[in-house]
Amino acid sequence: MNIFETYQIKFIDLIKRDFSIEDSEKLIVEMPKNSSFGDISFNAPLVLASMNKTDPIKIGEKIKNLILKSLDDFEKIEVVKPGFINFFFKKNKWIEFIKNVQDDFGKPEKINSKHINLEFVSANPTGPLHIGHCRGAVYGDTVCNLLKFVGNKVTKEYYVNDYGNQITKFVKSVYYRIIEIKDKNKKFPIDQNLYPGDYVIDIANVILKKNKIKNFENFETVQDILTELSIECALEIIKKDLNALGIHHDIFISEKNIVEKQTLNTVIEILKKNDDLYMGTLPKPKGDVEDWEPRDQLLFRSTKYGDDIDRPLQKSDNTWTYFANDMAYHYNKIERNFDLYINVLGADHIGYIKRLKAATHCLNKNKTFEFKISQIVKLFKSGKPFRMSKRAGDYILAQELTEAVGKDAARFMLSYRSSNSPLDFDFDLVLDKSKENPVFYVQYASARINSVFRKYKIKISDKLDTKFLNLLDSNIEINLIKKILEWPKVVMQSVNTLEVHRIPFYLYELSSLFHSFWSLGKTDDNFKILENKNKNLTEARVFLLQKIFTVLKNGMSILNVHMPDEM
RNA sequence: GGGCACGUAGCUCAGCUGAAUAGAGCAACGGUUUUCUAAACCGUAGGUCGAAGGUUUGAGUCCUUCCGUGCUCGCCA
Repeated sequence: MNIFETYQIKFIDLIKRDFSIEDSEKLIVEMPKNSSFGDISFNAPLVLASMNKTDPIKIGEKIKNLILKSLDDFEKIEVVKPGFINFFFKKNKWIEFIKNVQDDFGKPEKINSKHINLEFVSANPTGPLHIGHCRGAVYGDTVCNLLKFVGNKVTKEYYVNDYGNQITKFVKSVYYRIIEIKDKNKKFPIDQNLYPGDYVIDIANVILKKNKIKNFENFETVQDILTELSIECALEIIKKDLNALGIHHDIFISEKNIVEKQTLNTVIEILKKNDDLYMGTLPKPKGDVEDWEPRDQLLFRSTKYGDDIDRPLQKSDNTWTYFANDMAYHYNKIERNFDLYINVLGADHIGYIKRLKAATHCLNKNKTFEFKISQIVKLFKSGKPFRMSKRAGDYILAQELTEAVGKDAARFMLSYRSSNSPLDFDFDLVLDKSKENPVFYVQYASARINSVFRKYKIKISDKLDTKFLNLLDSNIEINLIKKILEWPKVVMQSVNTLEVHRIPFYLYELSSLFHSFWSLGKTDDNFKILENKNKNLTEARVFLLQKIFTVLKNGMSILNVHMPDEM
């Protein structure tokens, strides 16, 4: 039940015989910012007046009369300049609305269920995750929970870049660490092309323990098996980091596997057929490029699909570029036939999106791909920029984050901002147990509600008597009901924009209203929930608390943040 | 130089795809507790929405230009 949507449909239905409506999507029922403009507001006079060049107020009065004839839900209907109709509900309507709040409240009635492919994280399997990855990971996972909540089927996918030069460098690094462990005189070489991190030593030790390779004398002879083992170890580390954040992917797709299946051949055939392939020389980039020389390369005509320049598919030694293999991977995705594809990329891949859009559009015009960026995370401690780990160089590791603040705080705070704005993450604030910490604030609301449930000896699922709900008539109680009824709208907005930060925002607002309500009982005994002479009112208020809790629970389950019974 | 983001209160950010008087939190100042969990609540103050044009009945939101910040820019993945 989404009251805004419900009344939008009702209103449009009532006026469509008397007005010619060209574009019904512009006719919107919304919640006015200012409560003096009513509970819900309809913009039809404004929209229809501009279509028909007539006086919006006259149209408004006509619509008002049409609505009055068939609906008895409103205490007052006002037509106001510049052309809104503002509706004030009768109090019994609020009671009726809150009564209809079900366990799955927020989930739309009409579900257009899709099978969605959601690719996120996809960090190179060459070491542990850092905090930047965490944001994309949490964002992707939360989007998944949201899309599932509204009735979609979602496959969480991780693209494993287990092919190419970076992997070779990584495996060499593991190799030299093994050599170092076996013979302390053979020090790990200082080489910019190797990975120096200590975790490589850990991986080396794990591989030695497995004892699958007997002889390490020659890198080339052990390379294949060592590559397999190293990637396996690196992926284990990544999965462990993700699990600590409550994240589990459904499927891991190997780049190496895509290459071996020669999917790229099919892609090249398609490109040839479309005349999107040619040999050519790219212009010199305008930025600082050292030792640039013109080079004849196999190019993909991506400018045809909105890219800025055409993109090379082959290197000068005729091996394929990463982008070429990535096209093959996306073709593989398309072949698996999902209804919608979502790809969460890190901030350093912003420049890559146009190319991917061009690629996917060229390979299949009927499939929709959405690309979302998860922006960088800036770390602070007590308001000052902060670097946490010397061990990992400039990066803060995922493991350090989850160990320091825990899964719940990490997830809530990383979801709290729009994914394409940089995020300041303050360690002290997240550990703080006060209202300054939004995670805590929402959890505390749930703990308070639970304490009432315990004392009243009910469970959230218990059915209470609803015949006293009309006793809920104070402003704060009506405002709480209104806030609860906003939830389905928050869900739909989040789905439409694939932005999940509104969910923690909303939960904070709802919690705030609840804490206000709770505190009224401190100064005015009439507002106490349990210690109240009117037992019927208590029953009604506990019912309201159940509904608040239902919304908090649904919201927090999308965020995958725990709601404690007690704090 | 090109591309993509971002620029809203002292700080960190929302702003529902164009609507009515621009909203929160923190910080500042003042108040509330013989606790149904004060880990909370109430109040005050704080703004030329980066700048200038444009479209529109209407712009924080759309378009253009400029300024600032970040990421990125042919054989890295």
